[in-house]
Amino acid sequence: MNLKGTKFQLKVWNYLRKIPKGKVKTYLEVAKAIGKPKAFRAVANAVGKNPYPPKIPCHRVIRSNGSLGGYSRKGGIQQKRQLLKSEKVFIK
DNA sequence: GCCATGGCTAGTA
DNA sequence: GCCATGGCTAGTA
Repeated sequence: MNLKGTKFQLKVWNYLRKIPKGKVKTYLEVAKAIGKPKAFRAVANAVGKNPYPPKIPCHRVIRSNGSLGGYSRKGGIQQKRQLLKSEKVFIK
């Protein structure tokens, strides 16, 4: 798989690949995990540019308050919900 | 370089 | 308010 992007984006996407099926992380958790705890906003941007969804599971990132957050890929938010549902994750 | 733009967050009101 | 991007303007050379 040939990922192309900035250093930052690659860090984010690589981290996404480590989130196992059936689990979710928040944008803030991802930010912390890549060593940039205050870059949660930028993380959201990078996640949104995921080139290979759902192979790279950007759908497993949700908001800190437990709500879904967004999904700018094909199918939109419904698709995100559906993907999570198929992994037995239920979001409010 | 500057500025707007986001799949957001924590903390106030 | 946080912060990485991308587009676009000045303004220099």
